[in-house]
Amino acid sequence: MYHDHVPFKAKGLKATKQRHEIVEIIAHADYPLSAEEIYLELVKRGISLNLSTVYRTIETLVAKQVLGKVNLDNELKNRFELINQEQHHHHLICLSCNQIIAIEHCPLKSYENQIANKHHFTITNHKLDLYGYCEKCEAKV
Amino acid sequence: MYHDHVPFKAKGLKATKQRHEIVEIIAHADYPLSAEEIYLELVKRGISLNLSTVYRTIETLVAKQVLGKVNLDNELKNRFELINQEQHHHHLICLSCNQIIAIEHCPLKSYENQIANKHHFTITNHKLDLYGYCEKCEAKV
DNA sequence: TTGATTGCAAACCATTTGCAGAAGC
DNA sequence: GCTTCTGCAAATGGTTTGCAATCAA
Repeated sequence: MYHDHVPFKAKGLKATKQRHEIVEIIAHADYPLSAEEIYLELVKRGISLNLSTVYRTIETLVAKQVLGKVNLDNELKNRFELINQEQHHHHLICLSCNQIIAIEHCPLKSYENQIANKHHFTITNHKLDLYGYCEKCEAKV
Repeated sequence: MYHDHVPFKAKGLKATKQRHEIVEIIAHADYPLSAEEIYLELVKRGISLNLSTVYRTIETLVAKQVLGKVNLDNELKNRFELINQEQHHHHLICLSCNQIIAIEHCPLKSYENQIANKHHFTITNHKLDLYGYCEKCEAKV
């Protein structure tokens, strides 16, 4: 019935209609979404569910490492994207049109180790976001 | 009377007592502060001013590039730090005790160029935050 | 059947705003 | 004196929570 983006049961979660729908939306977006955006998209599709369910689902799925939080500047705060099989990546953000592009290659492995040693930290993850202007917006200025 | 952290007049701003005090607090903190923390520190020092003044001052100073906004993943509120003469840096955050350490060295110059070329972007800045556990917190687990 | 999940409404918290008075230049 | 800035109190917007009903297993 639903494309199986997330093995809910294997994660100890009940497979509810709401969870499937929410994951469905996030899985098909080509950039990270906010709770509000997810909710509005659900409404647009005629699916009735509560905003707090969206928040609770997001929270649960972040805890289960199904979703990752993306916290950008501008109005682009608190957005979420599927982690699933895709690898770790970074974001390139246009400060004019706010488009968000995922960048696959990460150059920070050895830097992480270096910092970990120097500061006696166990580093579990990092966030790198690059800000600037895309070709189109740059041309407009 | 006040150590001159910021040339208010040169920025087209009135040099008020409140602004001096707020900048004073931020300048002497060794990690980025939230509006609430700035306010509480002012109260502790016996300086009376309003929370909304803190917010308005921060907003003004961010617009004037005097302060930089730091938006971390593990909390909802915003934090701020002086930009002035210090160089670009990154943050190392302990997810257990929430301490924030500034890291001076930035390894991303050539990576930035590489991404700029590949995606036809003009990159103006970037944010890198490393998350993990400090020695003490790691030991507790 | 039973515990997890949801809907709803109310609560919460960080931040913003309107307005009148105070202060800088 | 004129304009900016501040204090106060109220409003806002995003997110969280308590509780009773509903649903998946």
